[in-house]
Amino acid sequence: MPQTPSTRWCPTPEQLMILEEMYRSGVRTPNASQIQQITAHLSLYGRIEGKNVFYWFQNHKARERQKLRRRLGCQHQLLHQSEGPSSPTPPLHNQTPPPNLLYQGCFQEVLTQGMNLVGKLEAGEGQEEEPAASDAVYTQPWMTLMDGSAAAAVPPCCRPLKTLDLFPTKSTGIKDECSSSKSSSCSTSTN
Amino acid sequence: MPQTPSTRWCPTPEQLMILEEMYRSGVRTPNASQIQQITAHLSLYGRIEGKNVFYWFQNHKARERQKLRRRLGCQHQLLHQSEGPSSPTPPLHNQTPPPNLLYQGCFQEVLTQGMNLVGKLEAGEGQEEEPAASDAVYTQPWMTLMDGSAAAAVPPCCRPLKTLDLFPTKSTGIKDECSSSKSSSCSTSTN
DNA sequence: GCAAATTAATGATTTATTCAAG
DNA sequence: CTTGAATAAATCATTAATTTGC
Repeated sequence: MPQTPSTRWCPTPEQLMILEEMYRSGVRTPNASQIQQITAHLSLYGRIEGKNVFYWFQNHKARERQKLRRRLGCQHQLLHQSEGPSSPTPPLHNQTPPPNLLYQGCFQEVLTQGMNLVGKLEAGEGQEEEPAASDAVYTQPWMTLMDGSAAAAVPPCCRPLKTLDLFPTKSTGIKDECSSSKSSSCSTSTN
Repeated sequence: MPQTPSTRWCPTPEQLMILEEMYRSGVRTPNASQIQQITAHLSLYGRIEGKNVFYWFQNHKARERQKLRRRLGCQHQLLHQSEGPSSPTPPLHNQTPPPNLLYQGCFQEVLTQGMNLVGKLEAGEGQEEEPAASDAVYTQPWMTLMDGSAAAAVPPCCRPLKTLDLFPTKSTGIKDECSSSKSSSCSTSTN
């Protein structure tokens, strides 16, 4: 069954190489457009999904920072990001979209996509407002289905239009919510 | 501009009421299916997107906990939850998918969707494997575009098939170092 | 030599913190 | 000040390496 023998994504060496290449190029949190392109590209080398790409970047970045932190011990320096060719350390930790994303000549499309952010940052003219709900970096489980934005991009011929008239708008209310397991000082990282 | 997309989502009273009702019903982190239905339903009351629904639930839950925590000060009790009728507080903080999601008869669809998780957990028969990439709770900016899974669910007539043949696949040959940065230095597993 | 158990690596989720808009 | 939105951190779960017993 070459379909989905694993519940988890197993990156191929090529995919990994490309991802690392992009990471080294400065890509850390690609947008929806970026991810789409990256996924499309990596799909040629094996099974992969957008979430995999995003997760990879998240984990990789976090891991790198963690590694560096461990390396420095308790230096707790600013060490925001010390691998990019020349990152002037954004004054605001507000994210500061890639101020210098044109590292290489490769990944033109992806990097170009990121340019709009920069333009919005330094330009500030034209339409600084009105994100048009295009590159809003969501973070949830809708990609599987279809959101309003996505639906808008899909012709009506494909819209099943599920007229679900359920939803009683009433009930008792159970609730759950139970975690807060970090009360203790020491963590049980015994895994 | 009849759109007035105001950068931010402004929940209408009806939407808010329904959301709170659902939250009280025990819904805290709806799946993609859940969110789709909720969004579809709330869309009738005003502009809303899936991400709004998810974010609302996230914020609401977090806010509730924060509020409670603030209320108790440093009591750091277990304060699991104080609104639901009776939640047995799962022994494992492992998340424990809704073991008792059939709170009421309302939200049948949504709650039914969540059932599959429980079934997979306790049943384990039939096809325990093969998640089919249906309710994978991703968390990223693809809903705007379209993922492999989503694409598969969309008829070919709607697929623009963007044959982006960019991506050089090869560039300056950065090299493939993989993530083996654990050199031979000592003090690696300081834990 | 191979297989089962253990450890390490890493992909996937959830939670907490924070920023910005109203 | 309230609250939606976004990111980073922490954590869980599964796969791959490595080791040990047969």
